Amino acid sequence: MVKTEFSPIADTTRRAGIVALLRRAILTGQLEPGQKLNELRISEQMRVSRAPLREAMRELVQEGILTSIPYAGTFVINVTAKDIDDAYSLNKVLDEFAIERTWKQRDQRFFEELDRRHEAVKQATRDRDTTRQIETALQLHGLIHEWADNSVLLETWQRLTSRLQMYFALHQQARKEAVPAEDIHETYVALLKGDDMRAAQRHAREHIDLDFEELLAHARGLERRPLKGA
Amino acid sequence: MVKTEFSPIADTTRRAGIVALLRRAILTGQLEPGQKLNELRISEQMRVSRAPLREAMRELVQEGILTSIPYAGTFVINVTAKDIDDAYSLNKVLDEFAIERTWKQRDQRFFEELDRRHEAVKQATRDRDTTRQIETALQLHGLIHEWADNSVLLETWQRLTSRLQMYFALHQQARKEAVPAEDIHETYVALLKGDDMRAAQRHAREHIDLDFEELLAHARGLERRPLKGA
DNA sequence: GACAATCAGATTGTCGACAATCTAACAAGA
DNA sequence: TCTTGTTAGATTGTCGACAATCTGATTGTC
Repeated sequence: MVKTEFSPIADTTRRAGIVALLRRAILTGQLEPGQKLNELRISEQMRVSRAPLREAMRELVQEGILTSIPYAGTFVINVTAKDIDDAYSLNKVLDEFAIERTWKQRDQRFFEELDRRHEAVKQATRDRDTTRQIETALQLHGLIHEWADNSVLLETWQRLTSRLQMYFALHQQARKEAVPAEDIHETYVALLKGDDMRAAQRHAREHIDLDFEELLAHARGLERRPLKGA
Repeated sequence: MVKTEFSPIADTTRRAGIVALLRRAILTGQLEPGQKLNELRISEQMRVSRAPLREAMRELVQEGILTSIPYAGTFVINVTAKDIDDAYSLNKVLDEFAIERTWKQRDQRFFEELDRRHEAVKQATRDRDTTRQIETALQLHGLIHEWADNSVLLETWQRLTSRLQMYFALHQQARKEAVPAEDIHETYVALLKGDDMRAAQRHAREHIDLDFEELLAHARGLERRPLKGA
């Protein structure tokens, strides 16, 4: 008998679809930080009622990429330099922890997945598709968190990721040019395959440092940027 | 002129009130793990419509203490021994990070707040109010995370806290007796006031160890406990 | 001119009713 | 007996309308 594989069913509820749509719009920078989300307008554009839209927005508020003020509105969060710095320093700690937890459990499947994700980054880089490049790079980094077999860690990292992706998108959009074309993940992948855990941890720290330094500098320049009104 | 103190305004929106009510019910163990939340029944009991109730539930789902299955229902999360273990090990990492970040910023206000919260724990212990004892102990531990001046860390810790509180409540409810009466936080507080950061970090690890070991043992005993139906 | 009161418009919060889906029980057929 | 189809009841998901609140513009008063 042939083993058949099924792809997951498309979103079962409108709410889930809306969440996915909104999240994507926010993370790709389509919706700008500080921008207000008008419920009526969005619900009309999406051809849904406000009920599932509002529920979707509540989810994204808890996810940390929207913020809500009663009777005033729901807004895309504003990204301050401090936010980036906070996320960045916590991310270092989490990465170190994830590598430690993952280390013993690395197996063939892990290495294969590592290569697959690395390849995806390289493909996006070749295509000059910066949005996808950000997505894939974060997925590559996420592997150690998925593999660490700690649900709370994974959840936490995913929350962080949302923000990081937002920051990167904002950053990239602002300079209007591609992220460095040369692949900076080569060493990272190699170390994850190697035998020196400490070295891998150290590199994760420094590598992320590089990505962030530039980002931070840019973010500080944007500080106190005026909001987009409704 | 007399300095007047105002109590916080009652929740501006029904949704917020519902969230607070539900959260409390869950964290105190009033709603058991695995239990299904019937929207119609709850909305009637609270005298509100299902709309704000559903929005509140979405928030708690994202907060991680409820879980939702489309068209099936929303349930209080089930607490497995592994969940506790995961939360516990991540908490160690976060505590260490928080202490490091807080250390340089300790000042008079910090020490005062530390004493205040410590006193609250002792008071709850004297009163044999176990629920409050859990609450205050977690608030004591939360101080370093609040002081670390890292919003993402604080947010993460608060999410962890919800679960820990649930675990503790479950644990405490099951044994039907008070948490150890003698105060185990004395050393912790003293070390946070001292000069040896490493020692404080080490103690945080081991102290939490103590709290958790017992909890873990108990949780493993509950594994695969049957769910409560609707 | 400065300030408070008032009001209209827009937007968010809440409600009750209807539609879609699930579950469990039962019947029909191989 | 096992499987499949059907159905009724309960529950969740969605909708359109109404109520509460905010914003700002306007008016009136000093």
